Amino acid sequence: MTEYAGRGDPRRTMHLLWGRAEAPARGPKQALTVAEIVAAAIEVADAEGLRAVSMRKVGERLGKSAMGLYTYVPSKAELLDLMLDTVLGELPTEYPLDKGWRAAVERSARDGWAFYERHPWVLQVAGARSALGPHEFDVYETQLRLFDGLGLTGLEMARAVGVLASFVRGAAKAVSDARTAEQATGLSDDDWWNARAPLLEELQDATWAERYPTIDQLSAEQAFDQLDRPDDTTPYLVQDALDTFEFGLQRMLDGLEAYVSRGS
Amino acid sequence: MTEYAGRGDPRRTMHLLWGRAEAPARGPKQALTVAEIVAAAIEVADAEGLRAVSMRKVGERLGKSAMGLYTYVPSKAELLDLMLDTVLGELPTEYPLDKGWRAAVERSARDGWAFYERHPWVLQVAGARSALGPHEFDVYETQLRLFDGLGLTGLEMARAVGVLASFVRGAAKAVSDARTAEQATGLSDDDWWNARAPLLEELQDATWAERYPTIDQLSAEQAFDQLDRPDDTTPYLVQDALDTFEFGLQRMLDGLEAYVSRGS
DNA sequence: CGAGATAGCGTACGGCGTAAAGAGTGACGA
DNA sequence: TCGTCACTCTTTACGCCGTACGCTATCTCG
Repeated sequence: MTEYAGRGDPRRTMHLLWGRAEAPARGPKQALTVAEIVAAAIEVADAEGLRAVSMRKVGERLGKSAMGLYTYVPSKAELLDLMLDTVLGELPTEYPLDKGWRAAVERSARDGWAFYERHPWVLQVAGARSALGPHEFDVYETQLRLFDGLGLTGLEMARAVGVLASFVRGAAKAVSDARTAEQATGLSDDDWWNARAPLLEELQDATWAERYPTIDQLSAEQAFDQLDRPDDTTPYLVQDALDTFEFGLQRMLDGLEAYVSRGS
Repeated sequence: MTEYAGRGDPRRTMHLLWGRAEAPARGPKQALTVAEIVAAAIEVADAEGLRAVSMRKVGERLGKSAMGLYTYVPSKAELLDLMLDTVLGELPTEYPLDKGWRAAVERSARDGWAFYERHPWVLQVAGARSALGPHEFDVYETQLRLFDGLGLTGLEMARAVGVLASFVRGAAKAVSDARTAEQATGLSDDDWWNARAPLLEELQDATWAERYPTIDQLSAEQAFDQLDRPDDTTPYLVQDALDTFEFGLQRMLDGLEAYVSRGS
């Protein structure tokens, strides 16, 4: 399920995000830092998924109890905000525009894609109501800049960025779901399909071809078996989602290019 | 977090999905039907989100205990599969093609959009490894048919459908997140923003305009305040995501149209 | 050298999915 | 007609989760 963040005191969260938090003057030494906690949480999320990120588990990784973390972080929601902004810092903030904006945008979309591959749990954190951390602004700034100077209005630039983000996120989610399914269920795509294919055939009575003529025809043409899997280890569904991303990215860029040149 | 389904016995699940399950010969009368349970679960999900769908809650709604449901449904994962295929049955299976494929595809994308608005919890169920229920095939068949006879190969048809599904899902998720945020946090977009805007201004020191020149400029141009909100009750972020969907859909259709006419 | 602030822990509460065991129900074979 | 036994449904229990609360140990400042 999707996690929502930002329920705590906005000021405190903001100070944590922008590194403005100051250490208390009195009391025992702090054994941890917020950065360490965030790093540990990210490690858990990368390795075992967002589900596995529990206060008990993150604490354990740092030799502390669950409640010990609450000294540094107001709640799990804030920890999520911090995790998100931290990993966003991995994304490039510069793209060469000498080969044209389309090449740069394509590059940035692919980087976004790779980012989601590294940190698929990000796709499970709600996108709206962002935490407004520094790296998030970096990313937005970088993407907006790709569409600067093309004759688009500010709003159009924002739309273009939003649309691409939406598409990359949607496509990455498809791959992430496919990849995680193998891991979560312990069943490969092939095994999963082999368990169901015979059951589907059982159902294919007289009404089948009538109800699903196009699927039936494509299936007869073996359209669904023509996937080019250069790397045999890539699961079927993952490769499929990957190809869909590639195809869709080009169509989306074609559409944006037409829109841009129409304006000029 | 995302839910995964299909972990149980495939045969049993398949029979449940396709209505092939038969009542037992002996024992007490069954007080419920699978359909009733699924309907109750969908009601809960629509009203309170996927999080609220617990076996205890669904059981309670039917005057039964949580464990009572296990007579009808092998596990919660299967219940999710059934919920999903059931609501997919709401989608139209016919689109008039007399105004061209583009109009029909646009129509179908909008119907998908409206579907996610009605049942936002669907966006939290993993898309890969579908349950292979009858209505899912209906939907796929219907969408494939929109691209039939345009000179595309079977694989290209599947790609086109996949890309659109990915985009609609991604965009719908953005709106759903925005909408749910209000409800989950009890804070309107305006209140949320008003709590953070002054904090952001505090941070805007000398380095701000240097680090975020494009954002700074667009913000100065009031590019982010030009949202056309005909219905004042629509929250800011929702309207923004909605406009992004509209813009992106047209760009995506432009791209697909160019691809289709290129082939012919 | 206190006083007082802070760090970090143990315990507890109400939620979750579901395994296991047992009580009640109703159709069939003898 | 009456067990027998498949079946329904409940109760209890287990180990997870986030976090409120209260406690002690530790440190700095006056």
